[in-house]
Amino acid sequence: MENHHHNHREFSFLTSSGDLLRNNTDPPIKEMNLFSSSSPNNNQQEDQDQLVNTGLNLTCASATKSKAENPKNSETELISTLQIELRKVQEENQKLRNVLEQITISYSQLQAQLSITLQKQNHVDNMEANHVMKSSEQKTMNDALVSVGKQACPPDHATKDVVECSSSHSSKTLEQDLTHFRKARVSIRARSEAPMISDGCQWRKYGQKMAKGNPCPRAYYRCTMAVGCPVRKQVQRCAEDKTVLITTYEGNHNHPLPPAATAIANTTSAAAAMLLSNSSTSSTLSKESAPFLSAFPYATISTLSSTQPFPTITLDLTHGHNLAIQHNRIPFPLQHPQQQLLGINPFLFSQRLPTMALPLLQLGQQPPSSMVESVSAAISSDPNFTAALAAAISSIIGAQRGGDDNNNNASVVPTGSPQLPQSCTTFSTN
DNA sequence: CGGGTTTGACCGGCGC
DNA sequence: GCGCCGGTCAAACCCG
Repeated sequence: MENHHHNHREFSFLTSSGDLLRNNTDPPIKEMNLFSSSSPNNNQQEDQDQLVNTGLNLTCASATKSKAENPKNSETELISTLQIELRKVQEENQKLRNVLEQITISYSQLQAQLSITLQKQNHVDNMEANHVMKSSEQKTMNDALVSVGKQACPPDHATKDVVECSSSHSSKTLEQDLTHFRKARVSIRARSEAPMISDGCQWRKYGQKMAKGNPCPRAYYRCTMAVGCPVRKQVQRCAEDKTVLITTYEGNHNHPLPPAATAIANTTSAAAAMLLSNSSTSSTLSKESAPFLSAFPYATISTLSSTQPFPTITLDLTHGHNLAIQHNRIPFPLQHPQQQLLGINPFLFSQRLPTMALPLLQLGQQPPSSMVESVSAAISSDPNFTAALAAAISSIIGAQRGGDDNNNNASVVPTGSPQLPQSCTTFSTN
């Protein structure tokens, strides 16, 4: 509408601090037509301010200066200057993305350590009150714990803590905890016609079995994004409803993840950690004992049983369509003002634009990233829902922009690509 | 030819 | 000890 020479459309979301974050991956020429002849000057200046205001005090001083001091400069020169500035901002953004990715990974690892530490503390309290272990038993059990810890945990994390504190609690219980931590599972139920939901990771199938009580085979996958990554997943259709795909994740990644996969990885590790930290003190989990579950109304938990030997948290997303309707009911406090304004569930956007919303979720507050991943699975599993979401976004774009063209459908929804910038909040349509 | 999938064999835990 | 079952291995196979 503003410029008939390009059909590239975009809109942006404000961060919680009101700063405008921009896409740093699109070619600069696609970012915005700053100097359209049809745009009033005041709008031009506003656009410039938005373009470079990343919240990092990065300004576009040279461009503004050149425009003020050399009003006769051609548009080409000015655009070229702005592009240079924009590239600087993009480089800065890229650096921040890298830092954020490392922080995210570290967060997951720390959460795992925290879970074990909390369990240790519980055992310490119990042991101090009830039991004093004989020194000979301690020696034997310490040796066992070292062995168990080496198997169950990364050598640079949990094992050290286990060894240091093992003299003060029951090795058998702790061994069980460690094993359960490694074996804790996050199961996702979602409707999908596809054989496997897309979660951003690379998987290699290593087996398939017929499971008892289910006519559908169970497929086994392992992560192949890094050598020795312990993460596995099982994919199986529900026996009662074959439109429901059950994906069960186990383990924590030992390598950096693309942004598109970060939500899943954080969810599995965080959910497992929270699940186990609760299961250490209660045999039966509930949404009262696991507060993070209350944030996701469809999450259910199954604990130790004969059919499921490991603690498993199940996120039932077969009611996924309701999420689009109940977006204001999800009791998660961090909903972006602009998204509230637009009536958009941030979790929905975190699926197709994971790099956009995840920073808000991960860095803003205690991250119930299970919801991010859960909704991600729901959306990715349901093409109809994706199409509906695409239509909603398209209508929003049309309303915001005055509807310069109406030929957008599901294709307007960008896929959760690793190329999307971590701090970007820009939609682009072609 | 390299990487992924298929599929039967194998292993270990568990209940009887 | 035996059988069942879930999970994994690895050779054969497939495919681009």
